[in-house]
Amino acid sequence: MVWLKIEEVAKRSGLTKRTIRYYEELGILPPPERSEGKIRLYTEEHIETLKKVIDAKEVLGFSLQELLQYISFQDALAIQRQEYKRQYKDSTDQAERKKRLLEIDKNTSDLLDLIQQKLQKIHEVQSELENMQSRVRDAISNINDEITPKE
Amino acid sequence: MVWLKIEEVAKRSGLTKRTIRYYEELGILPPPERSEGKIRLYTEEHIETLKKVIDAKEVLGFSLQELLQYISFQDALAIQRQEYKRQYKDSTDQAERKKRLLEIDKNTSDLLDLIQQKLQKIHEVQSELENMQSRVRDAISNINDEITPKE
DNA sequence: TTGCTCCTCACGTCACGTGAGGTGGC
DNA sequence: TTGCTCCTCACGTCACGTGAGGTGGC
Repeated sequence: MVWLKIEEVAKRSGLTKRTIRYYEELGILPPPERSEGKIRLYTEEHIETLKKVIDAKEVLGFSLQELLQYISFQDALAIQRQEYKRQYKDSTDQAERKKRLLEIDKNTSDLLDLIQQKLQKIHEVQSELENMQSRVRDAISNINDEITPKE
Repeated sequence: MVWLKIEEVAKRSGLTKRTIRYYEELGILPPPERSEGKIRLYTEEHIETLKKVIDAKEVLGFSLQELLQYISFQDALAIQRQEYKRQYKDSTDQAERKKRLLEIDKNTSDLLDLIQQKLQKIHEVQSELENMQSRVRDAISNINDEITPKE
């Protein structure tokens, strides 16, 4: 097992050491192992988790409290899949399972809608900036023509 | 001139009254007129400004200090365009003007790059969620098949 | 007058930033 | 030993939220 110290995790995640400890305190990042000297020892999995957390925060604009929800929802899905494998095909369990899957499906749809809205807004800002840019570039080439006229 | 009170501005912008006053305090929103009773009186232009500010903040992830920069940069562009109209075509002025336009062009390109990166990240999260969704839906239809098997 | 929104402090909160002061491994 | 990173408080800051307490127009 390859252990990573917090400095390395900070570099590879782009977060500060303080932020990484803070996420642990809030329960967003699972507590890592500790060495004899009480130094935090992380694994590659911690890095993966952090990257997903960062994306969810930046992309979806989640607060840290919402992130906790989001993570427990992802965990719920993983647990469902684990359970599925060892579950006897009892129809009562199946009905319960279906209910939970439908909930997960609902949550996922909501998130995808949210992302759609985000994408639309971003494209609006993008168009506006592109218009601005082409106007600026027109103005620049006008000046160039005046300084060194064509013909 | 149609005057809007802060409640109306809050509703139409989606911000809280406190936030609107705070943006004024920081210089992000121009101070509105005041009635005799010292009540803030806004115009449609204030609404437009706020909407752009919100987009820039959400989409580009700007801090309020960065927003101040962004706004002064937009203003700089507007001033350039005003000046252009009444400017005699003195080549010294033109050189200066070109320099400023090139700066604006640079800033705009940087912003567009930033937006590109944002879009990429969002699409990654979107794909992941879509994969998750289709797996969940497969699981649901499997259950349906087991409860009411085909044939 | 009553009820509503408006105002200005001003303290609270969230998500960290930034030292202070001390310990541990090459 | 020196220099480095690590640790835990703990106060500071940014972007507001949330009353407190008072004023103004239908």
